[in-house]
Amino acid sequence: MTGSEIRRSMPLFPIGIVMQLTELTARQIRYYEEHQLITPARTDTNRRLYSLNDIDKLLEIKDLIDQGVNMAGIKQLFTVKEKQVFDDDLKKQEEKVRRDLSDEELRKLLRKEFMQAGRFTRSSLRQGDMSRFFH
Amino acid sequence: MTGSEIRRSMPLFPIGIVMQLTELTARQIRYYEEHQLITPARTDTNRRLYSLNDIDKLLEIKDLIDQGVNMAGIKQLFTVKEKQVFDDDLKKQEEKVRRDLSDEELRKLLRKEFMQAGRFTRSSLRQGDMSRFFH
DNA sequence: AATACAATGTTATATTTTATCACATGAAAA
DNA sequence: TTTTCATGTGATAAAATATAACATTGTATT
Repeated sequence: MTGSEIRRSMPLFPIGIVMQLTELTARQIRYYEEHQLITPARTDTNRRLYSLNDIDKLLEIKDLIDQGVNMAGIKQLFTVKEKQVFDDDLKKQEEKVRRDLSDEELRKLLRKEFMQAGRFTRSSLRQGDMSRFFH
Repeated sequence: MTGSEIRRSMPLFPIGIVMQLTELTARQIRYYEEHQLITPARTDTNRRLYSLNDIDKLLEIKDLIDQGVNMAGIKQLFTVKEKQVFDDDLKKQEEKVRRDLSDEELRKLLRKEFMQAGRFTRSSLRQGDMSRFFH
């Protein structure tokens, strides 16, 4: 998990602030929670605490409600979106693997060139200077 | 003012959250306010609301207090730091002016080149295409 | 049209949080 | 040793929140 993801999921805002930020009533916010669209954290004295992610979700909910989508529809949309980011993460992983592989190839090439160059400029470079390319 | 500056100065956090975020007691936080180190906003019902900037300041205060600096010292430090960012802003302004000036010169050069090019590739460009460089 | 349901409003009560003020305290400075 | 500084503690009032029950409104469905 990245730093910004941690920050965005940190429970910070009491419901009053969330009301202002989203222009939703407390009743609405709790209702959406009832329908499991959000799951705010709780303080040890049972007050709800919302994260930036929660607020984003609430704003999305508001938008979708305005467009006539009901709770069930929104829930579905959220789950497919979840799957979406999951797939994106997978893609990123794969991409990273590809990148690492071509790095590996790059290293081979560099090693070759280095050997070539050695023939002409013998001892102009100390081995250590380029050793970070090889392992 | 930039968007992030606006966000960082938006009053969002009630004192309870700030206590947790800074590990200061409410008494301390209000005390620092008494000494004008911070000036949190108030709701229309008189509750304090702190911004991200306020929280940064409180963390700095905490640090300085730990190092033995007193209220007066911290106040001084804050005012010189304020002057510092002010000066930095001035520098940025000047830099911008310089940039704008060289843009002006760039335009002159482009006009010249454009005239030159016209001799060879007459009518290959419509006037409108580069008119945005001239005004 | 009548009914049902979904989304939200309203009201009531209990608990928690915050504000303000006054007084206390320990450590450091004068 | 007095002051002063930074903070703690306690009391009281006001505000915010949680939960639950009931009311209202708009839309679909029959």
